[in-house]
Order: sequence, then structure tokens, then C-alpha cells
Amino acid sequence: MSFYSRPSFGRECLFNYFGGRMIDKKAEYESSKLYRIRHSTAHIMAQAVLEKFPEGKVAIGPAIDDGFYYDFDLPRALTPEDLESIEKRMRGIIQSKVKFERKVVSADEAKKVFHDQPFKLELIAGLEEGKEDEDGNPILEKPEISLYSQGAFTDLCRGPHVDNSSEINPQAIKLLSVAGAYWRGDEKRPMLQRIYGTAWTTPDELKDYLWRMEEAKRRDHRKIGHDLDLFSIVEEVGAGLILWHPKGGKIRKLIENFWTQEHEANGYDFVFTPHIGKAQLWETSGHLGFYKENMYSPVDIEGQQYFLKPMNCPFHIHIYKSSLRSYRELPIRYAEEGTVYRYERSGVMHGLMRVRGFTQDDAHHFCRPDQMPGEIDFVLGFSLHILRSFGFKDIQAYLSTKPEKSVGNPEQWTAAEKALEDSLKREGIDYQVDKGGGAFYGPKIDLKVKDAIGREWQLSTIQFDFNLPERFDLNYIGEDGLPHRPYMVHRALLGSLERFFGVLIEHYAGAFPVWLSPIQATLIPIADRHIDYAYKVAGDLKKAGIRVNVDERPERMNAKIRDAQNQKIPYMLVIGDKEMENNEVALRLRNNENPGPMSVTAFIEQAKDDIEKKI
RNA sequence: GCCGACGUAGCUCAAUCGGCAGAGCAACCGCCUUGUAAGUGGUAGGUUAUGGGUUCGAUUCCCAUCGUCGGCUCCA
Repeated sequence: MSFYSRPSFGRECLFNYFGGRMIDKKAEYESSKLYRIRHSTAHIMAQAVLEKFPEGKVAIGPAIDDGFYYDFDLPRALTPEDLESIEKRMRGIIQSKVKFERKVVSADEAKKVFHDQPFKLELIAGLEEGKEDEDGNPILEKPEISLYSQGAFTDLCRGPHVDNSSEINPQAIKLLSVAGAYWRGDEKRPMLQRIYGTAWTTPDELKDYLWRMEEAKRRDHRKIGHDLDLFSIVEEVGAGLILWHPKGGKIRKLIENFWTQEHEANGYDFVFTPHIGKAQLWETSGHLGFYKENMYSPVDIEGQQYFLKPMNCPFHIHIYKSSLRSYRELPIRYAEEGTVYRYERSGVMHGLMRVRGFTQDDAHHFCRPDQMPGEIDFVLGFSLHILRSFGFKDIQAYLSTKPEKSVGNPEQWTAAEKALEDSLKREGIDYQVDKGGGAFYGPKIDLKVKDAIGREWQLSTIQFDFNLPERFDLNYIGEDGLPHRPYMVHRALLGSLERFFGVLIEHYAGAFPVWLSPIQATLIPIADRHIDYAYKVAGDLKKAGIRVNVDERPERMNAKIRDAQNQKIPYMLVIGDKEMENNEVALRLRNNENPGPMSVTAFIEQAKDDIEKKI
């Protein structure tokens, strides 16, 4: 999560340092056969759409990760039935083994070919000026204009494509959805209809992809959050505002407890700050200048304007400023789970992932220049430790460096970037460099984790700030008795607790590790005569610190097991006559394993061990 | 905010052409006393998101608002 500005992910400069080698992932994909298949399938789709709507206008249709899309301006809205018929026609075109032929033309010729295609004419004009490619991205050299034709359909395109549609497997393509999209991504320009599709080399790969989509749906934190009674968002309260239910609240508390304990053990001081602050504060910080569109309207308190906080930093800075600081005090690490409010447009909220009020696990480090590299080393290592504790083992780092427009002096930037990169190397984790992708106020490292089905989620961010120390005139008194400017670093490890919870839910599909499970064990008495014994066992487990409940409903054991399975409770302990007699419990696990009868003490040992190991 | 789809009981979903709003699960009250993924009978549950309009009559058709979903845009 970026504190101030864009997450900065320039598609031009995405390089991967891996085992000392620099890999350009984007170029690798674009030169692949799969890329050509997808791009060509997009053209075939455009052909099928134009056959159905001869008066339709075509915009652009690139290959993307996992598939392709094409944008159209059509006389009416597309229906799911349209997609079926278009897909069917596409298979027909593919099976007719059409050739893809490339032809280089002059701008004038191209204009003739596309005389009734206004979007293409606009693209040609752009190419002619040599400013933008067909995706609207700036390019350096004036390109040649090329056309690709397959049968009766011709498109303006840089390529490359397959040579013949027989290279596309008609059973390995599928149209997925239709959605609105602005021409050139500009909301002031016409809204087009975008058809998304996917294409693979074999039907098995397609099946696999569709299975991954299904799996993602099954893990959707909004559905699981409801099924497991973790949280809700209700219309009466407001969009993008989270209600944490007792079980979700329990998990949050467990996360926070762990977080607090680790921070306490690692030199952080805890601070608490209010939810609103005066307009002048946000003027000084600059937020009213460059962040205003994300802030809510002010509230009037006795004639003074106050704003809901979109960030915690100005408050932490004032705690720093509350007394004169000596170089001996540094580094200072202030941490707070600070709830912030940011305006989100109505169409963009998404469960826990994108909300209007959220709690950052925020901290600010203030340190001397000589401490700075060590401070970065520490915070990077600490981040990785925290993320790994929650079961995220696959972590990727992204280093963003100085953009063209920036504040602070170049030496600061160089030193900070070097410290970040050195730390990454020392940690030995893979990282990519987004050159020029940093915020104007400082370079940063973002950490992304891979979840159980391979999706990447950005959680941590570690950002230098050369801006706020200036604006708030932060100082410490050095050994020389003179005031010096400290380095300031923002960092959030989990990002926002809401979003982190959402990622956790999807990563584990609701089957949280035992240490995070709101209910760790449920006791299942088979008949009423076993209830007293169940409570006795429950007492023993509670004494051992295990969260336990007794399912004494007058239901069949089978029903209780089913419910416990659906609630993803880690340990089911069945209790009948045999167990009662031998002071045992019969253990069943949520993965359907059935270890069977064991003594209560043996179970407690196993459970404590699982909790300790965070599995 | 924009494009499209959608909003019926706590949940999942029905309701023909505009003609008495229904089922399963959950809840509640019973019966059954159970050995590894749903035992059984009954009861209750609704201003069909909200507000207007058309109509003899609206869950159904029209408009607006709120919200949800898929995207765009924005961004954490």
C-alpha cells in the first residue's frame, strides 16, 4: 500500500533480477507462442463480432495475462447469448484455417482501409505522428504501419500473430464476459463494450484455467465471510464500511495481539491518535493540496474545519515534535493500528479489499543518516518475519526508484535507494526494479505475497519520505549541538487489517491455521449422557488455552460433524461411551483425517504443538 | 462516477401473458438418544430494496434513489 500516491508499476521498466540475471517478464510473454495465439484469437473474435454487427466499430484488442479482450462500439448491448453465438462463429473461422497475412502500408493507405472506422483512424493519426502505439502507449521511434488480415477481416496491428488459425485450438478458447470500458481508458471519452476471452494451447490448459477461476470464486472472502459469520457490510450502515462479527473480531484480535507482541519485542513504541484533525494540519502536511480528492468533506467544530484522517503520519510527526529530540534517542519507531478514511467512488468498493474506512498497521521510523541502512535492514527483515508467520512463504519484492519529479536532494535519494537495494540483496529475496516508479517524496519497497492458488497480493510497503520532515521542520540535535534533519520512513506490514483479513480468508479458503481459528476445537457428545463429560473435557482444554465449544444440540453426531466441517473447525472431538470410560476423546480433523481415540492430555499436547508452530 | 446485469423470508432460489407470493435450509416448539458430512413432526417467518408513476389490478411495465455483482476509471 502506498501512503500517498500511485502504486507505480510502469509497464516499461519491469525487470526481474533473478539469480543475478535480469529478466524482462513482459518481453518474454510477448515473444511467446501463447501471446500470438491470444492476440490472433482476439482478431478472430473481432471478425465474428463484425459479421454479426456489420455497422459495429472496432477499437483495440490486445492479449493480456491469461487471455485477451477486444473493445467495440455496437448498436446495442451484448447479451450472454451473443457471446455464445460469437464463440461458435469463432470456432468456425478457426477451423476454416485462415492465413494471417501482414502488410506494411503508408498512413494514407491505412486511412483508406479504415475510412469508416473512427477509432482506427485516430490510432493511425497517432502512429503517423509517431507518438503512440496502437495501445495508446508512447513510443520512441516512428513505427511502420502494418495491417494483419485473416480472410475478409483486416486489422491495424503491430503483431505478431500466428501464421494460420490452425495453430489455435478451437477447443481451448472461451469467451468470458462483457463489460464497459472507456475508449483509451479515458472517462471523458465514449464507453465501449469490451469482450473478455481466454485462450490456451490445449483444452486441458483451458480446463485448468477455468478450474482456477472456479477455485477463486470458491475462496471469495465475501462468500466465506458470510458463511463463517466473520463480517458483514450492510446498506443501512454504508457501502465500504465493515462490521466485524464476533468470529472475525476474534481473528482480528489474534492478529493484533501477535502484531503488538512482535512490535513490542522489536523496539517499537505504541501511539494512539485521533480520527480527525484541523484543516491547518492537513495544509501543512500537503494532503489538502495533493490528496484532497480522497478526503471527505470537513466537519465544522466551533467555526473550525476538521477533516477525517486519510493517513496517520501528521499525528505521529507531532508526537515526534512534542519535544526536542537528541541524536541519542534515535531511532524512534512509532507504531499504531490507525483507522483512516478515504473516499472511494461508488463503483469501486470490493468486500474487504477496497473499502472507505480501514485500519493500517502503520509505523513511522525517524533515524539519523548513519542509522538509516541498519534501520532498513531491520524493517525489511521484520516485515518478512511477520508475513511468514501468517503462512505466506512466497514473497516477491518490488523496488521503486526516483521519478522525474521529486523532492529532496539527489544524495538522499541515492543513499536511500542503495540502502533499500542492499537490504534486499542481503535478505536474498527475488526483487524487481521499477525504475522511476517511486513516489515524488521517496523510494520504496513493496512486498507482495503469493497465495495458495498463485495470486499475488501487495501487503507491505516501506517508504522513505523526504517531504514531510521538511514540511514539518523535523529536527534532532546532533553530537555537534546543531539541529539536523532526520530520515523518516513510513511502513505498513499487513497493509490494512481489513484487506489483510480478506487475503487471509482467500489464502486459507476459511480454514485458518489453528492459532488463528476463532474456535479451535468443538466437542461432539454423541448422546445427552455424554454432555457432562464433554464439559469436563472442555474445562481441561480451556485451562490449556484452547478455544473450545461444546455442541450440545439435540442433533445426530453426523449433523454436528457436518456443521463443524462447514465451519472449518480444526479439531472435532467426538465423545461417546468408550471415550467417557477411558478419559479419551476421538479426534477428527477438518481435512477428513480421523486419528481416532486418544487421551485428553495427548490431544492437548498435539493441539498446543500445532498452535505453537502456527500450522 | 461510467457501461451492463441484478435486488422476492435470516440464507439459497421459485412464481406462465400484469391476476390470491411459494419451496428447501436456518430459527422456534416437540419426538428420537444417536459412533464420523444433513434423524423426524409441527409452528412461525413478506409493505417483493426504497420512493414515485401507468393500470380495475404491479414481484412483473416505466422513472428516480440506494445497494450488490462483472468491468472501466481511480487507487491502498
